[in-house]
Amino acid sequence: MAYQRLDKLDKQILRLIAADARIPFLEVARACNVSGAAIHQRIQKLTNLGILKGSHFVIDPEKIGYETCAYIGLNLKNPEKFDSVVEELRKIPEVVECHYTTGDFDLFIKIYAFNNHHLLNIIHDKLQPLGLSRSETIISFNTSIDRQLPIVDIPVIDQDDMMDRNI
Amino acid sequence: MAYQRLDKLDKQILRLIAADARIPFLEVARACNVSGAAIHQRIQKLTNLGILKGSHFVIDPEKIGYETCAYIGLNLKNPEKFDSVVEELRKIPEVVECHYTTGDFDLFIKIYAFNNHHLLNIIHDKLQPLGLSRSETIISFNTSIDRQLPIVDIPVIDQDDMMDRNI
DNA sequence: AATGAAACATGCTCGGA
DNA sequence: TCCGAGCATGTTTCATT
Repeated sequence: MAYQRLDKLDKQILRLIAADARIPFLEVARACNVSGAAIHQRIQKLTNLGILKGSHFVIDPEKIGYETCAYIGLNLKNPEKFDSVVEELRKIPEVVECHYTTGDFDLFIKIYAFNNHHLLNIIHDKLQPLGLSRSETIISFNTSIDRQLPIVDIPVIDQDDMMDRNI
Repeated sequence: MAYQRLDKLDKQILRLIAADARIPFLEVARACNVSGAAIHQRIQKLTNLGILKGSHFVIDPEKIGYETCAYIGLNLKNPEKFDSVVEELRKIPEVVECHYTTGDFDLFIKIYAFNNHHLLNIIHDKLQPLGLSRSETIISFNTSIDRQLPIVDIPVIDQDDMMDRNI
């Protein structure tokens, strides 16, 4: 099993803090009927396990001027240069995601730009020089869903299970 | 101008809290050389303007069992049913993003699944019944970049500008 | 729109169970 | 692993500039 098993308390904590990173741990504690120290310890544990990887405030891209969001599939002239291309992509701040994918593309990236003109500049000035044989751009007109991983649906270890199996 | 102009202090605050939602506002205050109350007021203002939209803890998908991440382009048999399809997609927790896009697809979604088998089940049992004429799945083997919007690069109003223009 | 102070709440640590 | 208590720290409000 590649992933860590979580119990009900872990899950409840994750659900609460994933939805609101600023929630006081004492409030989480009250919601879970445990002490603040327990929440503190659990969050420490989840962080040490690498399950929790920091926290972010969510900023509305449009409100700060990023009016264009696009996905771009990339094919490389020299696919063996994959790693160095990813390093170059990392230097382009507008590139917020990069995936190594199955299917038609070598790489698949997500980009935010101020507008379509800015997007074209990025593609022409920064992406093309990386040695692309082809690229395909999908522009998002509208993001109608944007949310987090489902926490509710992940399997849990519950107390009865553990007792049944003498864990 | 569709977006809100930010000054240097707004930008610095956004940069700090975007990177770490749990950072004490007093620490932000010290980094910005202003009082804690000022940070409190600014964050209130940024929230009221809709620039800040809450905060999230970041959870590593793989560590909680989501080993498959995929993007799927969808074409609808009845494109006029767009809105109701989006509502149905919203009910599928594994769908974390949904975009209305240019190009070949009517909709473009991002999905997390436990594994490829689970992904196929979702496509077959939940997506196909929505009335798809076609779909194209891009599976991400590996996410090599996943980060936030560039805050550094957004334009600022600075004090001299404002004085020059008698704002 | 920023400040400092005050009142209140939370974060963190440690000893003990 | 959890609890409770203690102290350090942070949050929020308010009168003032």
